[in-house]
Amino acid sequence: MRFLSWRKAKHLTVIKPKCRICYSSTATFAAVFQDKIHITRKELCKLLHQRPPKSQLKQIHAQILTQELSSTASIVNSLIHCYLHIKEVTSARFLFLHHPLSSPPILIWNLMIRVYCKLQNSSESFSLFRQLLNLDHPIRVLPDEYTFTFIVTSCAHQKSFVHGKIVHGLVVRNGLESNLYVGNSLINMYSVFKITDDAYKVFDRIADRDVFSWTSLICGYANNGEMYQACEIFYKMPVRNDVSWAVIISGFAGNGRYMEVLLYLNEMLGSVEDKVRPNEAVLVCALSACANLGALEQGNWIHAYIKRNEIRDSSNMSTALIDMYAKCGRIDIARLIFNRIPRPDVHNFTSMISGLSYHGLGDHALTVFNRMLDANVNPNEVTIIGMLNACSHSGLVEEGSSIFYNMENLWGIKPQIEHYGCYVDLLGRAGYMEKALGVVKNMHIKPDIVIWRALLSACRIHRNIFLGNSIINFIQKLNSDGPSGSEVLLSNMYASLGNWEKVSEVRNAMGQRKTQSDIGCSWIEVQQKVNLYRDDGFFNCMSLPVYQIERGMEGCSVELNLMSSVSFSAFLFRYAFASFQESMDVSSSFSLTTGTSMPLSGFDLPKFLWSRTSGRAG
DNA sequence: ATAGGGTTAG
Repeated sequence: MRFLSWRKAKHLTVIKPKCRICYSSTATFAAVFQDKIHITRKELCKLLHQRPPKSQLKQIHAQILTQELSSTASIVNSLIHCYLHIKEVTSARFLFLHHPLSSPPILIWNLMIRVYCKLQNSSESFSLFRQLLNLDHPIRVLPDEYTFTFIVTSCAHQKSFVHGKIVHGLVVRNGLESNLYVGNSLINMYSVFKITDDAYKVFDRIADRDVFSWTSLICGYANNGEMYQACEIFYKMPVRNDVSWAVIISGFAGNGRYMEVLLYLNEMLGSVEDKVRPNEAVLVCALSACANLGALEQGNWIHAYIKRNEIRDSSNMSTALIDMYAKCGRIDIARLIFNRIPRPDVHNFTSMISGLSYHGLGDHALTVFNRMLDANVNPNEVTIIGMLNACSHSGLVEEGSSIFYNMENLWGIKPQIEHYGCYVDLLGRAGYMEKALGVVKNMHIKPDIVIWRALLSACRIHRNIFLGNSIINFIQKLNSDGPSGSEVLLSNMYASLGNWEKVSEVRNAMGQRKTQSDIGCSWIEVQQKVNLYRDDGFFNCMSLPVYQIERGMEGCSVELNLMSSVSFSAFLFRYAFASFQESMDVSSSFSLTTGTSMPLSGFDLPKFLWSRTSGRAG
């Protein structure tokens, strides 16, 4: 065996491995073909064990071929490992297919199944799994806990309940259900399926649960909208990490309970648990909560927190910041943030465009949209919705129409029901009633209530009582026994057309059926007081620094001094889920701690009414 | 000869 000097080798690809192949610190290992350098099998193994980068791996592979080592199982196994490490799945798959053993060991099967699982290519991992199960004596290899972990995860990705049930059966038959990893993936799978009972059953059978088991279960409850159970588990779990916090917080965000998002963020900030600091996911959720609550002050605070803690400003983060500032009325700051992004991506552009559209700045939105196209960034379906809304609110009919009619051929976006809704709204607002009706008639999807509402509201604006009436008749036929939401709409439509007899007719019918619907509410801050208005006439008022939460129905009233975030949160938790229990004496349930300030100044959280207040009528 | 490899959120 000979080695090249550094000078001689420089035309070749140079490898400086850290293993013992380096006979001197600058020793060179060069391409096999040119110089016929021979290295021993042991050395090859060591090199492979380092998971070399692509170019070097190819050289080593060539060396293996020339030395006819490609029939040595352990070498091929290592090679597959290396190719998967650099994400060259096709090469790995080739080696797997031509494996020297009639069946590769289970580890290699697992590696192959795992890579397809990671790539979200469930059909490939299923197909490999099927092949594995079909192996016969004497080459039979049995799936182990690793195999099942990946396959269960693939079922979750595929959202295939049937596969999931079959695989679960196999897991049980192999006695692996109580295995921590398999169990955790099963909990996750049922969480994705939103079958929380089954998730809990698996959770119950795991003896030594870890933070993943608990977190997966919380995730399942949150996905299924069962925030009460999610909170219960969250408080019960012995150790929480930042992911657990992220799950519960994003759970609240996903269920539209933005007040609790901020409360839990606040509690997280005060947490003494190790390494529990708000991460990007949590902060993005919190910003979105601020956006939805119109909580500019809290949003500002979070922005400052991000800067102060030098949290990497990712694309998601700047998108969330732009959205928050735009929805909280500070389109100027939103633009400032947007303009500072060196290479905005589609999400950044979209939040900027949507923001401009809420502010009625259609022509600015159009400028940003053109800038986006110039930068070769393709819009997505949300961008188009933003643009259609922008055009709609600024009367840019031609521009909007051109975007609507070209979205499919220019950017491959098939118009969805939302796009039709926006476009009909655009035409209707501008007074092109016949055109709007024509679009609805020629839709390739069945028009939904939103579309009819857009048309009706156009009828109202342009006082087209004839068309309005025919649409109302049509809706009535559509929803003879439909959900109550359309009845509310219907009565509003009659009201907007001034047909009060019909209004009372619909309202009476609703009353008899005991319609349950979300109560709308809005609030406004006047002189340090938050005033809440609810559709059902319930009026609520909070003043600072003593927060008073009134529940008109029970007549129970609670005064809260500035208490620690933890007890405040616990209070809200209990209060929220006591759900109108008559016997509950809130003020005595908690010893209120006074004087403990919020962990960080400027975070005047209880200023905002808690979103549960706008929940369902009891 | 033997180990090797994995799960959760956004």
